[in-house]
Amino acid sequence: MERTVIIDALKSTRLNEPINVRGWVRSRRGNKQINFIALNDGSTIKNIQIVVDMSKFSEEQLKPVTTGSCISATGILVASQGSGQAVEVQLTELEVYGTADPEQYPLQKKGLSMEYLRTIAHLRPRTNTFGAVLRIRHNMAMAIHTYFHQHGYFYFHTPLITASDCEGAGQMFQVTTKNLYNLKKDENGQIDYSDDFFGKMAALTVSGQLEGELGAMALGKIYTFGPTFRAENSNTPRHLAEFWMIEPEVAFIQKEELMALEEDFIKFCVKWALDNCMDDLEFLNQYVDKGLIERLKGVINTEFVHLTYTEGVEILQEAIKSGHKFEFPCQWGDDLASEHERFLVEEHFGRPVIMTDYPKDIKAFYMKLNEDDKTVQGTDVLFPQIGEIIGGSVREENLDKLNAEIERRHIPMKDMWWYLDTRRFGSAPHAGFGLGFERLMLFVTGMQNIRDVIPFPRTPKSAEF
RNA sequence: GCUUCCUUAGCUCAGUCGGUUAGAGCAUCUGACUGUUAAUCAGGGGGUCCUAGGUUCAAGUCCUAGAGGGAGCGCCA
Repeated sequence: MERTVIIDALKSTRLNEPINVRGWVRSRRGNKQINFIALNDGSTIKNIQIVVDMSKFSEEQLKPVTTGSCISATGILVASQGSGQAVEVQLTELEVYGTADPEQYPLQKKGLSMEYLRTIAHLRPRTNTFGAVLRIRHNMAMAIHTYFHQHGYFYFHTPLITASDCEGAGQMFQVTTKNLYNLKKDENGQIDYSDDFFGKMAALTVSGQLEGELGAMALGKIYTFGPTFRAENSNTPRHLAEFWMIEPEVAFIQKEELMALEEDFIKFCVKWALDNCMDDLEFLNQYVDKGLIERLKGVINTEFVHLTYTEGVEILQEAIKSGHKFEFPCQWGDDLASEHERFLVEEHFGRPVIMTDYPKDIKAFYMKLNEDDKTVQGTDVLFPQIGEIIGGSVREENLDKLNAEIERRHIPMKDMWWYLDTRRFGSAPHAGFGLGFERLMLFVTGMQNIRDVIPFPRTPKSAEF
């Protein structure tokens, strides 16, 4: 008989008709007369209840049906006699696909910590929490593609392997086919890459932005959405060595339009979650973060604060004057610490902040210089709890100014001639941003640790599964 | 990378000042129960106290080193 997915079975109005559902057993309980099986197939967080009349089945037949086992259950879909579910399946035929020895199966019906579940990441998608997170993760990916597609952006695939060592966004993972125990060195003791696979040093990308700009200079509006790698030894609940990043790049827009894009985009994604993932959000709201749904609704109904870096520093200095203690100082020109950002977002304004016009020395070389010659047109979105969720900027489109900045910073650009060509041939004002997908996931799910919003996290000292 | 905390049953944790045979809840197993919802009730089994050294008559407990994990910070998305 054809399988019905549980999300459809639970909504079905075809009562008293045969049905077949298949999935993994969450629990079985009962007595000599009657047994109840809670079955989940991942299509929804909700289980379907299989009712077993024990006068028609033997204990022996039910014995392999334990928590974690996989079964196919055929029966009659009926209105439930119990409370807690509208419909249930009265079992007529049982097939066990795979058993799960209860003495060994590591998932229990309750009491599992996130830290423990990380050690069994191959099984944790079967839990309610991770099922919810992973369904939401899929939905967020769809929201992102939908948003950009509807707004005329093209999905632009930037390379994961890059030979430019000055993307500047962080430490890189090297890619090589060379024998690391027997490296050829030149007369200066430097590694000779001429016989390596790419003929030069290569690494995994830390950002698709520079290539993304090439796309925007031809297609007008592009976005990237792919894996990104940082070899930094970052040990926090907000960093991964392998994460997914979304980087739109748009020709012919200026700072105000960029800020509007950032805000509109995030709100679209959050609204998508509220519109499409309510069952999962309600579960997370109940068991993970009591304020989740309220906070999500709050974001789509509030206007983000627009604040320049200089104004932000003034507010922080006022706060210090009136007695607020920070661990780090906060002078104009300093990079803001997490505590400063958190103060502005969580205490001072109580809503998301788009901070702009940073001192040029604390930002990347490609950001557009303001007329004051001191600040650049960065536009970072700061969120409660998670901090910087978006890092964006208007790009410097003037070749001379860009070259001057590259020289001032002594950035080796010999492998980046192609990037400068965008400014040499038909340069255009343009802007874009990068959004960490898992940071968006943290916000939308209310989860506390970024390692729990990606199926198989990679962090320092950890690449299991 | 820095600071700090943690590691005891399958899981979550307690374990007093260093002192008898290391405990609890849940899970699991056995039994009871005619509709359960993290079912309930009764009983049983289950331990490399992270690893390696050290101090001591005696170490889960104190000391040193190492491994793994969490949090805060830095770097960043």
